[in-house]
Amino acid sequence: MDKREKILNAAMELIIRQGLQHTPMSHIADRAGVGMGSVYKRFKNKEDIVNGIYVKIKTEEAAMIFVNYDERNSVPDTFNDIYGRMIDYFLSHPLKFNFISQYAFSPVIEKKTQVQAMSRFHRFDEMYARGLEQGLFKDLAPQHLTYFVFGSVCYWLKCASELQIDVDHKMRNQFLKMAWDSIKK
Amino acid sequence: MDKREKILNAAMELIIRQGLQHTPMSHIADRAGVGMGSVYKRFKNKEDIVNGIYVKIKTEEAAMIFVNYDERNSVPDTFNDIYGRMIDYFLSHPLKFNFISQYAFSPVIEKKTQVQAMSRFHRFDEMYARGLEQGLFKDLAPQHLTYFVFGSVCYWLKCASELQIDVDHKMRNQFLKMAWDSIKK
DNA sequence: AGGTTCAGACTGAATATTCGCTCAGTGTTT
DNA sequence: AAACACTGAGCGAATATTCAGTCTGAACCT
Repeated sequence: MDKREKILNAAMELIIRQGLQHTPMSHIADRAGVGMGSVYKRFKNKEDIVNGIYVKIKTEEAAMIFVNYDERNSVPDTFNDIYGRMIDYFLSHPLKFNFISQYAFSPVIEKKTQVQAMSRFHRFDEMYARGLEQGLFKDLAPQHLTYFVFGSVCYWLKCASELQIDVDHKMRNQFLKMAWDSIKK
Repeated sequence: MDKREKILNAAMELIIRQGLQHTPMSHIADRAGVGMGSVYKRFKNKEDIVNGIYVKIKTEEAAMIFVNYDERNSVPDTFNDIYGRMIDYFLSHPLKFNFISQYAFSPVIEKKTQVQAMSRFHRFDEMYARGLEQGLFKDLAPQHLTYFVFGSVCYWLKCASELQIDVDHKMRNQFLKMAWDSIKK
């Protein structure tokens, strides 16, 4: 595997498990099976690694949830498909979900990183713009709808994971209905 | 002002602005106008301060949003009152809002702290339980409803603050409607 | 084929820095 | 004058970062 990838994976695991402060660069290098120098060859510093992990996960997430995206599909179908996939992605990658929850609002994540990550999700805007045109949604900027629903997903999943509730298919659909009901006109 | 308060306030400002790692205890002491010893007299260590800030904000928030709480009021009225106040609280205390967003999912916050903070919000459970009895809400555990709506509020406000959108009364009410629509049967 | 060179990647011990925390000395209250 | 609270310089552990030396393998001789 690519060394950059190895470093990012090693760092993610350690940082999630022990926290940023308790994860020395030397441990990251060890676990990635490379020397310290190789880490600093690829990353400016520790925070640069965190930003790298953030972008990597967000890119993977976007690829996963939009895999089936087709503007010709109806808005409701698209909505269910996208958010259903998002739930599935987070449920099947708990470490990554944890990482995103923890760092989404952290000052460690630079503006530039945030913008870069967001750019992968432009299809949300397309879908919401289309839905608004068709009079399906309440009158709010697409971005607000994006955040509102995303926030619901995150906290709801966090709740489920903390209470160790296993999210079955029925629950998943019930949630999708809640999300839809919240923004539909 | 009480020294403990001074320390908590100073720490909150600095930690929000610079991040936990880049906020030495000495700066906290300086800004609070006290010596290091006084800090360590009151707090076991740095993480203890973070936990202290968390509880302080959550306590204040709970006091604010339930100030008018009365079980004899209708569920919809209670819902609007509580969440309306929550929005107002966060809007008028942006630093505190920031802090909570950043540390809600952080491992620095101990389980004990989380439980202690949550206990101030038991009235949510009461309200949701009552609403469920009356057949107003979708069939989910009260805790799920709490998290779902809270997540919506947080992310939506975060969006507004990042895009520097000023939330007027109309928008506030529109949001309340979204939150209600999401969980109503 | 075997030898030589060498650029660039890699390593990890050594260095430099940062910061959490202590405690001897000072100030304040009763 | 005893009891108590407070201060902040300094200790030392943790760890971020550097860089001198090593390794690798491709290119080029002989």
